[in-house]
Amino acid sequence: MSKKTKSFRPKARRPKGFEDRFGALASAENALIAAAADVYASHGFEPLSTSALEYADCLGKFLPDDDRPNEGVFAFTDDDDQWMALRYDLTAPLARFVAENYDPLPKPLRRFAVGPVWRNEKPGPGRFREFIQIDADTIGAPGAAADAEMIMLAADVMDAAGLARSEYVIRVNNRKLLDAILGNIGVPDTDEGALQRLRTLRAIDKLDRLGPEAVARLLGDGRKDASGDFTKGAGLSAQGITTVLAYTEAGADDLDATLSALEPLMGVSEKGAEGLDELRAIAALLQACGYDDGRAIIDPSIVRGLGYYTGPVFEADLRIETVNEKGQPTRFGSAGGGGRYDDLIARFRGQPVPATGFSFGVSRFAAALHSLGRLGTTEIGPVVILALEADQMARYFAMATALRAANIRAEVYMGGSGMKAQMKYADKRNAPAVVIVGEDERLAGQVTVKNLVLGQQMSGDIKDNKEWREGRPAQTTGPKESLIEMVEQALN
RNA sequence: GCCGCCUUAGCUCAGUAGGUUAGAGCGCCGGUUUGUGGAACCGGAGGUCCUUGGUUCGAGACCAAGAGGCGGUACCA
Repeated sequence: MSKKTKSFRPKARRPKGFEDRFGALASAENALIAAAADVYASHGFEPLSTSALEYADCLGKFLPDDDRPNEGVFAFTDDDDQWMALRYDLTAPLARFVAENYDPLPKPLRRFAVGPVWRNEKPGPGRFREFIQIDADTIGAPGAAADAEMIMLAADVMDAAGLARSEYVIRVNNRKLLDAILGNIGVPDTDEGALQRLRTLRAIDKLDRLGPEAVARLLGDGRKDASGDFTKGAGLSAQGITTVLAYTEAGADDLDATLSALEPLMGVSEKGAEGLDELRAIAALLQACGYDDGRAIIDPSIVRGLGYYTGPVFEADLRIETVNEKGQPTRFGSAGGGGRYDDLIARFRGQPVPATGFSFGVSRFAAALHSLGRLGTTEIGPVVILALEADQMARYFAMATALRAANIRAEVYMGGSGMKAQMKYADKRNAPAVVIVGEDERLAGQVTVKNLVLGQQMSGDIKDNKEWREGRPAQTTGPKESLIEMVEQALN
């Protein structure tokens, strides 16, 4: 015979940064999505689904911070040599959709979208290369009311996700304030100035992680981190650094107090006054609707790293510390963020279209909740109907159908193994009960229901092996007509 | 990308000063129990010690390079 050739066997491995979510985690994620979608739909937002792939120029061209164009996206060319890219968020496809279908769409357009997005970046805790976002955006609404609504929606979603009001906060700021301050301290309105502004944003974004001293270096000449790597700074003057840091520290828990603290920092800047007016309008609405109870605060240290925001920006943060499996504190980053981006659609249409939105990182949020132990790690499985006689499958199926009709999750064992293995299977599935109908029960017109939860409790007291096997604890036998009552009793 | 740490069974790890047939716990499979999961006892399977090259009579252990993982940092739409 021919030589035995070793068949190629690939190693089963999951790509880095891509997560498998099974059972309880997947259910929890679905529940989060459903809760958020429900909030958005109840506010009148319409669902929009778009494709995972977009032409790369539709995604990439409107990235203002293009000191690194196209890096971070998964892209390839199709048969027509067109560059395709997996979407990295849901906002860029929305801009494309709106620009493509502008005329017939209602304005303002209120839409929400859910789906996976992909980023080719180094993964970490709560950072994935594929993750699910759920977004709500209002397109064509210039006023601060639309921004205020986004903030309240974000809070509503956090509520719907089951968080207590003390456990999260929506931080609000306005890009125009920092622009005003940078103008006041002499950052010019040139390309070089734009780079300084971008570096300043990124530096402030690191405040919570690195602290004011490191951020001061990043605002100045630059910073060398513990590993010896050097990051070039924004090149602000010493006076400028002091001013910027003072600005980031002007936040207080009370909306009005923060606003009054910010006022003197704006000087005579027109842009600063504009930004403050917008924040005042937002604050007034938040107060009127009762969201000023600590759920929403103005925090000047929130800037969002993204360059395209033009006005109000917001971020949803967990206030509870998360830990990993080893009990070490873990930083998950924000659960969501958003803001006003009046120039994004202008890339396609040539004229500005006011827009504001909020994006909720479902996967990261689910991971954080999981690490908090908030997601059920043990999901209750279905009632398992043992398949003891191969020629009685129709009978087992009928019992399963009857249980389902009574709103009880049920399945028939589909494997080919014996009773012991079937019991182990039910145990591994975390089944609350099994239904046992073998030849004995069938001939007697009876069914046996075993309560696995109770059985496990009782097993703690059973020492004797005989008693263990023959006692048949936690199970009852009765007429087959009372199957449903017997199962229901076992479930309670 | 840069820096550091790590890589031995499915998982968590031990492996003494380089010295025969590489170990433990948990898990998995089987038996005690051909109709009973979870306790207990008994037994079993499972390893190219990440890869390649080098040093050595001899390498899981020492050296070098590479790959992969983790962490920090950068970037992050």
